[in-house]
Amino acid sequence: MATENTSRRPGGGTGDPGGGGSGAVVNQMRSLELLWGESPRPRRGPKPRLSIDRIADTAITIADTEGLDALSMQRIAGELGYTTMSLYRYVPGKAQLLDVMIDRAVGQPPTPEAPDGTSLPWRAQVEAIAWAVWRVFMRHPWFLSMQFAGPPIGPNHLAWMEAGTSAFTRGGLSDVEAFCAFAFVQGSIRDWARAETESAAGAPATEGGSPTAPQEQPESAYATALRTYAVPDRYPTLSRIVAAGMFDPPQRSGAADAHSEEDRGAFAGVESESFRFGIVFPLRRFLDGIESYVAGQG
Amino acid sequence: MATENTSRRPGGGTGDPGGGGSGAVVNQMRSLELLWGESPRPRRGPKPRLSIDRIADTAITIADTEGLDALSMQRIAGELGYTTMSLYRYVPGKAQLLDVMIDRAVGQPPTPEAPDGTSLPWRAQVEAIAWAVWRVFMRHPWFLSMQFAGPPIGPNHLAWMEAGTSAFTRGGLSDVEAFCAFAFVQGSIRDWARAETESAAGAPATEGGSPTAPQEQPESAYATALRTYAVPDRYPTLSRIVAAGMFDPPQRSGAADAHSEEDRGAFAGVESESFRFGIVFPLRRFLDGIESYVAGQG
DNA sequence: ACATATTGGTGTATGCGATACACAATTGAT
DNA sequence: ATCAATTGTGTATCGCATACACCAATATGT
Repeated sequence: MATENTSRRPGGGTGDPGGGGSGAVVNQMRSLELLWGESPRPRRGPKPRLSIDRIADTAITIADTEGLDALSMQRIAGELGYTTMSLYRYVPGKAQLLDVMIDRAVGQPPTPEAPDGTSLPWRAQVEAIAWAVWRVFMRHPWFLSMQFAGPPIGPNHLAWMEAGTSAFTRGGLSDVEAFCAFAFVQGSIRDWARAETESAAGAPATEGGSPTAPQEQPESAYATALRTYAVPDRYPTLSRIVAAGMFDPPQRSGAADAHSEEDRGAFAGVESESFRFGIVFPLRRFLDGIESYVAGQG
Repeated sequence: MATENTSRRPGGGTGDPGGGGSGAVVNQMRSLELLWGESPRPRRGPKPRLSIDRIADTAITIADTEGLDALSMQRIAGELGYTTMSLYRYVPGKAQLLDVMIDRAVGQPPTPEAPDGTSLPWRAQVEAIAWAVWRVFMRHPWFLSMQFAGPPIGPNHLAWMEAGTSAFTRGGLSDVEAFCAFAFVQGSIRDWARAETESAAGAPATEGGSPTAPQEQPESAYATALRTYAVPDRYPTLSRIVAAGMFDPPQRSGAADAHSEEDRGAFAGVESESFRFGIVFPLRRFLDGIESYVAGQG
């Protein structure tokens, strides 16, 4: 059951029994209001004892710890010591809560600087942001399973886009080119992170077994499946990759050694082998290509 | 309501009330069996009148047409003229059905060839596959909202990986490098497609309005939100991009004109502006970088 | 041909999750 | 002090995935 997860836009229950068809739009606006902290009108009733932020933070904690499955309105309310329905005084629906969660979870983008305070060269900036993006995804794996770039645009999300795009702008790209370039990088990282997270899951639950077993690090279900089905005659390239150990559990895989001579640049301290070999190599090629493009335009 | 969608791994209901904790693993194996068509043992009971494929195809049609929300076991069964529970004679659960749906929906990758039958240069092959990936996503937008690279690995999924990876291999990359490169490209496309799909949604439902209204093409909720919140002082780059018309409804946006001089290469016939400017530009830079990397290695 | 073990199709029941609705307690504005 | 808006709560509804038990169909062993 650990692998299972439900994702955004639940839509259970009765759902908009009322009049016309603009309910979704209204909720969307409500979501934006929540995200941008509008509607702080002085109230009249009893002082609220909860807040959207507290609810969202609790929800994030649950999602971080136990995944999106465990995230139900009842669960959140229980965690907070309130009734389920009390949450609906602060959030119009679960979907909107998820929107708020996302923006809070991404947080502020880093503002990469060299130790001496000067700003880094653009490539280093891009790499720093890329690494930061990766860390966010790893810290909150749940939102790899939900929408992210949808209409509900929060202040933090925009800040990341701004930071990433402007890093490319400093490399000499036009605004639009830079936007596309950053989207390209971010999308790749996101997808790689998703694959990483999902394949990490699937290890059989350790329930009845000997609890003193020395962490035998079983290969992931992903790896097992690949080893079984990626047969050489139908999938020659893939089978070679599998054989090379690409999908083996971390630490000193064959693939890692092949590249260990490469300079690490901005990723010197990066401890994730997956990131290093899945993202850094293509990213460097991409930045090379950008550089020569800009040079060619000069 | 149209924007809402539920995603993979539903997990509703009672869920594994029985003994140990290995139920998930068993189901996963069952899923792989389904995907790879194992267990065609001659049966004894009455001849099945349904089939996994028929169920999956019906499900795909529903998802394509009405989105993942509308996809319930009851709905599928109703469409087929059977009871809900009859489906469970063919599929262990909804999650497994989704796995099968994915693999059927992606289908076979193209085998790009020049008109004269010779094989294309590697760059053209990569671009052809990239475009094919995009089209698959556009044809089945629902699986942008669900997992995709998870442990359930189907034959078609592997075929795409093989095709994409080997295209890069022909460019001179090592197997592992090629795999990462293709993952990089595929992830970007997937993410861009997701953004595209989601921002395309959000147009107010056309219910009560005048049906003869001349398709006024309202800008997406995404665009509206950006125009509202991407203020120049906090998000200078983004606001410039928005002002440049990047998020305006298709056809002749300012961004498009800026690049219209560029040669189209493998994408000559591509009618999607979004793809052309969001994917093609970064992809070309990426391939440039790969080329110079390979050249530099001699 | 017959008995038997299987398997397909169905009806019913369970439990969960989201959320509408109405009521009670609370408190700022008049 | 009075009133209206607002919070917190209890209850009810609806959709959904799915367990379970039953009957009919059917290939296999006798």
